[in-house]
Amino acid sequence: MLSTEGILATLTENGGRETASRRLIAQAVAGRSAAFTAQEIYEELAPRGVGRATVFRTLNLLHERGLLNRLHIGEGCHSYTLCEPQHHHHLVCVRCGCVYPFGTPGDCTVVADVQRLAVRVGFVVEGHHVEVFGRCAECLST
Amino acid sequence: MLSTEGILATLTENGGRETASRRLIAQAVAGRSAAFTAQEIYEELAPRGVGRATVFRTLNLLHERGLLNRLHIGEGCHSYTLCEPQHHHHLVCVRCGCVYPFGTPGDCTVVADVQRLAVRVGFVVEGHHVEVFGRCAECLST
DNA sequence: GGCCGAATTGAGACTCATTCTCAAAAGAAT
DNA sequence: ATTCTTTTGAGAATGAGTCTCAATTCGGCC
Repeated sequence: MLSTEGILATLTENGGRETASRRLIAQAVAGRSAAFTAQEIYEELAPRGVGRATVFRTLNLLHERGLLNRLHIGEGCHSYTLCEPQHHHHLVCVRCGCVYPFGTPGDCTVVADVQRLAVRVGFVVEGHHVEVFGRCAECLST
Repeated sequence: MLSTEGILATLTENGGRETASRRLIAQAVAGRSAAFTAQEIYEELAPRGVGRATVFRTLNLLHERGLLNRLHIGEGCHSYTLCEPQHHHHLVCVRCGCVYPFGTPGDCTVVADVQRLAVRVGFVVEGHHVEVFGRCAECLST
């Protein structure tokens, strides 16, 4: 599902079109294991004629459809991680950006924890955002 | 500790100086219960001669010292919440920005959950970021 | 294969938050 | 009061992201 084809399939559902630019973006995104920024994708594809706006538009689309997770770690806002669309969180290395998913759908302890408070104050929880950051084994040894 | 004086005390520790602008910013920040942006503080204080750069510098300083939490909810990145410097998380209303803190220091289930995975892959956790968003009772009824 | 309407595109202008620069002003220490 | 350092504000600069719009490209249909 996270292959280039899978990403394209997501883009073309609901009558979307498969275009040359989208194919290139899907490839670029699928070929990354670590977190990446829109800028990086743009720089990689600009020589092949893909415009900045198109990169942002396409990444936003993938984010809306749940294939891309937005991270807020470190200084620069907004890096992305390709991921399965089910609910989960990420352990992200602040140095190399590599990502380990954790947490299983339907068993999110974060929500369970806060639900008591929410009920008490009459708050309706719509969602949450969790990021755990640190250093991966490889970055620790370098 | 979250009074104007407490905020100023934090700013002046380590040889920092207490200035007119910082006093105004401390007051403005202390007087807010909901989340706010740097822009809002700037607009409030610009007529009194506080510069934009100073607002950003001071809010960053308070963030570094742990008195201000950065939120990433909704569209616009970077709103702030004044908070006790101990570890905890926030339940934030996406409509009015009001904030309920939750979680107690030393008992963060988020870390506990992910620690097993971290150990297994040799990852050293440095910190995490949690945000739960939704709608508060008041916003639901309006 | 060629035609058509709709979706998509890229270039570049634009916005807006944030940072930088730097000379002037204001604290603190003496 | 003097001096040294920190802080300041104005405005320029940066940089991510968005918008506009005419030109291009898709994909279905004949």
